[in-house]
Amino acid sequence: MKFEAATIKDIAKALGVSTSTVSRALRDSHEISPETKQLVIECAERLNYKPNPIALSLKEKRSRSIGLVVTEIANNFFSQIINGIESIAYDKGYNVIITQTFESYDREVMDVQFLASRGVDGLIISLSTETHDLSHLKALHDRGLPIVFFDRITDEINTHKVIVDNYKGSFEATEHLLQMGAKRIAVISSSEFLSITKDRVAGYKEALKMHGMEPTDELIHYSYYSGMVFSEVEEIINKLFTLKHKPDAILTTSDKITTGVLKTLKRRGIRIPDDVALAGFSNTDIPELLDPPLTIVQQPSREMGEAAVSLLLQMIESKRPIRDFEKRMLSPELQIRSSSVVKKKAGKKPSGK
Amino acid sequence: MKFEAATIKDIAKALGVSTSTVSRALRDSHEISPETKQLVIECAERLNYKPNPIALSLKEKRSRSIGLVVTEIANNFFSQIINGIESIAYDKGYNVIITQTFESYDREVMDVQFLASRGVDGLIISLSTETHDLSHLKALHDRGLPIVFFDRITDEINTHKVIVDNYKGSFEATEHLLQMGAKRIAVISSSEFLSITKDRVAGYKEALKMHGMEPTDELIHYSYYSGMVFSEVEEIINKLFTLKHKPDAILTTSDKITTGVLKTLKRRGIRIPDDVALAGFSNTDIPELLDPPLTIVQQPSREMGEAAVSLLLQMIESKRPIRDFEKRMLSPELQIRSSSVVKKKAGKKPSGK
DNA sequence: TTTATTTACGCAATCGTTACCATTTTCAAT
DNA sequence: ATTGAAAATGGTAACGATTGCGTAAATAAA
Repeated sequence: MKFEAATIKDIAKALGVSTSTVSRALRDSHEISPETKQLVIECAERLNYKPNPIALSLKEKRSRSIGLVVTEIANNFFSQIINGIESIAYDKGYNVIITQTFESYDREVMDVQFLASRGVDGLIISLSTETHDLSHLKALHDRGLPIVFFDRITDEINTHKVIVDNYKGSFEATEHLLQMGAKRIAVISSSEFLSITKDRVAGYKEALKMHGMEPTDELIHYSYYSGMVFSEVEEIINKLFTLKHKPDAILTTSDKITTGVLKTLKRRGIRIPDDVALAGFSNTDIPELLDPPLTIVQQPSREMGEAAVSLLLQMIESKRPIRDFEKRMLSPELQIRSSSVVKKKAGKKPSGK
Repeated sequence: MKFEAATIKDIAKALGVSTSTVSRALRDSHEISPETKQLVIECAERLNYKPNPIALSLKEKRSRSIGLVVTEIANNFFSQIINGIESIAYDKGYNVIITQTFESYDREVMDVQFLASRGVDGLIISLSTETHDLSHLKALHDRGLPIVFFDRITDEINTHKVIVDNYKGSFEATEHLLQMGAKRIAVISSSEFLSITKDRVAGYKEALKMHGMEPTDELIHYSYYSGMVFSEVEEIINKLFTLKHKPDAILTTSDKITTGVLKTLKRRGIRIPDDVALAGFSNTDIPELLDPPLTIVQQPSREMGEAAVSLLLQMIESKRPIRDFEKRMLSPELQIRSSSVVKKKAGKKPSGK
């Protein structure tokens, strides 16, 4: 019952010609007569011939597939990125093999090695929080494998990169909180080793300074696993709220941290924004349905995905090695909702202290 | 600079033996002397030899990859399913090629064809809402391609299937709403052509009947695109709330519909649960952070994914064609939160009418 | 010592496709 | 009529790995 897919040989046999002729006819070579071409094409259609991509991969040493390494698919930011990547890759006839690190360095190394051994033509990757050693990627990069970094990037490898303007995103969010009257803004960020963390915390600090405030370490916290481990967030909140001078606003710099903080604050009965204002990086699709509606810095994730594949495909399909690499920076969008909009407390508590 | 990955030939050349010897040594064949084996293995390690999976695919006519067709990655239910699938597939050395239909029949056909041409060893699929004609899958199934359906399944193809007990899920949710005092429960479901819709609406109807109520068509609505098109949901809510007898509770049967309804109700200033109680199928990871905290029927999506791959791999790796197919049914979990818990209105409005 | 059996390896085909290098046929130019 | 070039097609190696078959050498049995 199970019949195999038709091959070029079947066509050749059916028509009494050689496989070379069939191959050339299908690729519309000039050295095949129009009549033969016609015959071959008809026969191919009749047998429902589809070229075998695996054989092609072997021959051409390219798989028309690209590898993707993300933290976790079940995360809006990344699933939207994937959407952007897939849509373009699909159009160009590439497929995407998605792998997840769950913030583990070991997983990342395994993923990258797996993708390499699968013969992907290129790699799109956002680094795990545990990744300090980049040799697994450097090796591939040195061999000429096209790589594009996004979101969590590195300076150690010179190639295309796609990020949002993290500095601007948290600068604007911080400034917004200040305008709402916040005097002590805490920031809860991902691991301090991540590129995004550095930029986002820098934006936060700079906004404070611009408004005549000095950043203080007791208000700056890092969640090593970017909020994936809930207890990390809980502990940070605990610390913040046993401080002598408690924060009156919190800036969170990743999706999981943002929802984690929201969850913790609600559990502890801390009112938002009355007790603390809250603004955070997030790509949730329902910020307005949360309680309270959440002020978020939203990343153009789909566009980031699109940019990343476009750059990658450009590298893959370029004849000559690329020397000039681009760091493409997209703009995040600050969406203001009530979690950060403090009702004017008409002189009730003049300044906090 | 760009050096190619080591092949079996390189090892053979380096050692002055034939490729067959190398191949057999690496596969630990008994007809290779221990000394030679040792030599080969060492050399392989030294050259960092990795077998080329593409060549293997061509030879063995299997790709060690499986195809997955979902509605949309950026949907918690599906991304959790993917997590379940990936985790097991990865362990067994398979990779997963994910495609999305966005509820379009044409996309589904393209996806399936694409996966087939990529030589996947098996297929895991949840049907699109537009899919009435199954010939694209029947053809593959007839050729012997292992297929597992999940979530949106069909009776027309006899193979393994993985679903939740949809009937039970909506039965229990409906019963819960009744117990909370609801007298007119509306249901907003996906396209009536989907298997899940039939079961979920049936559970709803049966619960009503069990409690002495007759289901009425004016309270039963279908969103053809399962809430992906927001206006569909808006219109249904409009219809429901221009009814003479308005509903006092709403049961929604898919993630996007649930959030869509919540959004619409909030926009219209309809209070939950005071004006209408709300309960719905959803796999959001933050039901308790919504306003109001949402009563949901949660599907064990990760487990569903795990079950689906396990069944698929079992089919793929089975020597003999499988005759006995399983419909594995997992239990959904009703999580009660305040969106459905109506405060006792002490005699205020005795019965609504 | 001769034959039989085992051991350890090499050769070549195979998977589906392409590409280089023939070879044959056609037709024009001499 | 002879040669030359162009046009159309065929043969075959190659991509990387596996595997059935053949065979030389080593060992055992007669």
